[in-house]
Amino acid sequence: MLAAIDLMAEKGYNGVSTQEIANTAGLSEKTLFRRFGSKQNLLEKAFDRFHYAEEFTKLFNEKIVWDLQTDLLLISRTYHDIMNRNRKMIMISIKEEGNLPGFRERTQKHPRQLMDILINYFKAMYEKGKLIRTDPKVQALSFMMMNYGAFMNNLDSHDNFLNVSLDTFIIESVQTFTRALAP
Amino acid sequence: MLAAIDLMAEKGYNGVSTQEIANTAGLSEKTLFRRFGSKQNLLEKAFDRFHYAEEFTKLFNEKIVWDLQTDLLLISRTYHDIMNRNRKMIMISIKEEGNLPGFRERTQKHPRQLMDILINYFKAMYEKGKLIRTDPKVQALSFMMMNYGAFMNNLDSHDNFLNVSLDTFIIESVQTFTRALAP
DNA sequence: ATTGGTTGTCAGTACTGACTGTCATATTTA
DNA sequence: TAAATATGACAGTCAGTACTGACAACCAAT
Repeated sequence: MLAAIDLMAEKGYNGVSTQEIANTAGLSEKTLFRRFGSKQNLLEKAFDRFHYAEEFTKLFNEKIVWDLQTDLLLISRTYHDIMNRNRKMIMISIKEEGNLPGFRERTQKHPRQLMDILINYFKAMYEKGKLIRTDPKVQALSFMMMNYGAFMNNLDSHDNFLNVSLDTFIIESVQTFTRALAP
Repeated sequence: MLAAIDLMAEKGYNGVSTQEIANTAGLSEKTLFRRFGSKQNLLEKAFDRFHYAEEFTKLFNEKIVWDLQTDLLLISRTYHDIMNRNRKMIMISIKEEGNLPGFRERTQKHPRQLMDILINYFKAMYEKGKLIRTDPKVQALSFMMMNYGAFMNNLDSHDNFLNVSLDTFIIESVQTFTRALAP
């Protein structure tokens, strides 16, 4: 399953043969079919097995300290951590959305969940008087899109874009948002 | 060529047969091969033909008015305009980077060019006293990544994410950056 | 009217890829 | 040790796919 994910993330579902997967995994094509039945089922099982769980909810409700900069930093770091751990799955879901429908939704479910958390966080912060009055939905969206874009950009060219490391990007961008949203 | 781009953007290079392309284009598979020689060459010719030109440079050097909000708005809108006009090409270059190397670079050349423009813009604005002191490189990166993420997110699910239209996103996010970077 | 060029049809080639059956051989389990 | 089970090597099926060749029909220009 790991071999399948690796190869499919790189070359796409149609770009990899079951032969290739079996060889990479160090077993015969036959046993591969004995275990999974079909190529499609292999992908689906692999996807289910390694799909990132709902790690967001737990992590936040405990660690939030209601300081904008600290919290945004935590959220941003956690986001990149989870996304990078699952970047191959995400790559597959992007590449194969036209061929194997339904995969995209499964990878977007949890980011959407994070969005809800962020929106509620912004609302609460506003009520605490620690945020200027804006549309929390759009602000959360902006923040998430910024991190999503950065994640996407680093997906392939792992040499960081302009000699800017991911962490300096996170720190600086959080600071930007903090400066913009603090009263 | 348009049919090829359409189909490949949806299903990927290996997900489309020359038959299918010919049918969609309304001609026989034979003439397709007579004109292009091979499937790969078809994609390459199509890619070259419809690849977005260097629209950035011209547009800015003329329209910049050295007001942060106005200029960022222009930049953001232009960016989304160009990216959306070329979204199929971009989709292909993402999907096929593992199979047909070199395509990704061609679609990233111009965004990189825009990055340079933005960096220089921020430097100039700082010297004019209209920007706080920050690393212009990282700020430009943040701004671009935010727009890149928003573009990517709208690629497939064209129903906008949370009932937030692209334009309200642009306006609000530009305002956020303006508030953060203005002295 | 003839010629030259372009196109569609159809059959066909060479190859690949997903998937199966068979049987001998390892590996685990009782 | 013996039985149950998982694995591998190999050959093979069947459909799809990139691509070619032969031939006829069409369309323009001379």
